[in-house]
Amino acid sequence: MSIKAEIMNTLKHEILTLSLKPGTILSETALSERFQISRTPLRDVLKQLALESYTDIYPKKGNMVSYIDLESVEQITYLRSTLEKEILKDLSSQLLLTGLHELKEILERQKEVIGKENDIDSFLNLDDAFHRAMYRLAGREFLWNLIQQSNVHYLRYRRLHMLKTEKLEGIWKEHQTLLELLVHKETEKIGPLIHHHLREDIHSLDFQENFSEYLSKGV
Amino acid sequence: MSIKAEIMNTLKHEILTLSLKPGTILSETALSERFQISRTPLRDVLKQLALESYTDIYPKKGNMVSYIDLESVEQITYLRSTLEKEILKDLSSQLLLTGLHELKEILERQKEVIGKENDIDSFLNLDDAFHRAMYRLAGREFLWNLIQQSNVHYLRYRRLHMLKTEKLEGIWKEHQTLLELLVHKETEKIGPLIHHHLREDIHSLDFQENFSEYLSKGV
DNA sequence: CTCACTAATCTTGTATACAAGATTTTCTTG
DNA sequence: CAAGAAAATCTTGTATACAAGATTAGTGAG
Repeated sequence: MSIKAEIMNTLKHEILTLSLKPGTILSETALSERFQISRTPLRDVLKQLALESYTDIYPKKGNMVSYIDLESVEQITYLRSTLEKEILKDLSSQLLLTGLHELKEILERQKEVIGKENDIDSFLNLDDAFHRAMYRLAGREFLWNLIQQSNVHYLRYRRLHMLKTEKLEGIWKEHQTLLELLVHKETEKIGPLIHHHLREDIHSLDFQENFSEYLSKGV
Repeated sequence: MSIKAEIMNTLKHEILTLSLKPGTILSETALSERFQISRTPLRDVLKQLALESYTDIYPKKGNMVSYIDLESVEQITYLRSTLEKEILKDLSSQLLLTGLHELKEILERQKEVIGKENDIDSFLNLDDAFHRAMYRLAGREFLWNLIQQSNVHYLRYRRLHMLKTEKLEGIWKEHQTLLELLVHKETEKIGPLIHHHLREDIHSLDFQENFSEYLSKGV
């Protein structure tokens, strides 16, 4: 399984970082030459990529890297906002000291990479690490993993959104505020903050105009 | 694609109705004879079933119908409970008359099949129809479909749970109450009701003892 | 009888030849 | 030159032969 998993991770990474742009054709024969493997295991990989919406399969025509679907982004942020509001409420009444320390440590590392150029990957990874840690500390890592399976569109949207407007500092500060609210158990302020943190700017027309080449035309 | 989709629906139905019991071996060659098709397209189907946790693939050993994982059931009910609480809050401020009529109609049909023997399938389908309609009316059908992709364990748990204890009447009444709270916009009472509706009895040891043969032993 | 080893027979995993639809190119015809 | 038809060449879809690991049956030695 290792070789197929490796190919899949490679392709996922290239799609998520937009190194493979939406609309790019992924030919089975081309990929089989690139990875020096036959078409059969490659088809397994492409099938799974399609199931997770990384690609679309057009029968007898080809496999194409999917365009970013803003409807999916909106739905996922609604889901996460609702869920994380509840998770933080749970955490505020049961968060252990070790957990708090872990979250603080992630925030420290995240602050360090804000200044550096070309390190947006590290920042985004630490952003995920922060949210994931919240899920795990609340006993909800299962749900984090579930969401990841439908996260292609959101992850690409987030990357483009951050490239455009340099708001890394603001995001970091919101994480910081979130932790403070958690410590002081001011649960009533957490909901609105999470909502702003995840769903702000979702309907920005500015974004749609700037990156229309990457976007799904559907609706 | 039609033929493969048909095979997949058949197998999914047999697994969900427990006609294919957890632990049953699904051999590629046996299935290829049954459906009169070669192994290649059948592998596609089995791959997708495994991805949705209907089966587990043990490399070089075989495909096996998955055991019911109660951890998954607990996580999914937490997700649904949280999400539907929010969705009903949204609905209470924007529900149209046509939508209300639709929900009432589903409830009427559901009441009709309560008495009849051997019609638990119809009852469960209408149960899904009711909840799904809520998602759709709130513009969240996308999330309903997302949850369905990870719903095998919950759906089988629900079926067994209802076979054991005849609580169809109670479930129907909760739906009825939900509608009334919605109409009268008593949003503060909806949360606890949804929680009870979806998550009651989740940790019942009675269930685990009665159906241990169907359950995953993990943890 | 029991245990260990071997061989046969399962299983899925991979490579490849061929089928069939979609596209593009080329050539013929006006 | 233009337009349309035909053919070559793409694409994925399917069937099948073979590879390789896992299990099981059987056989022989003690």
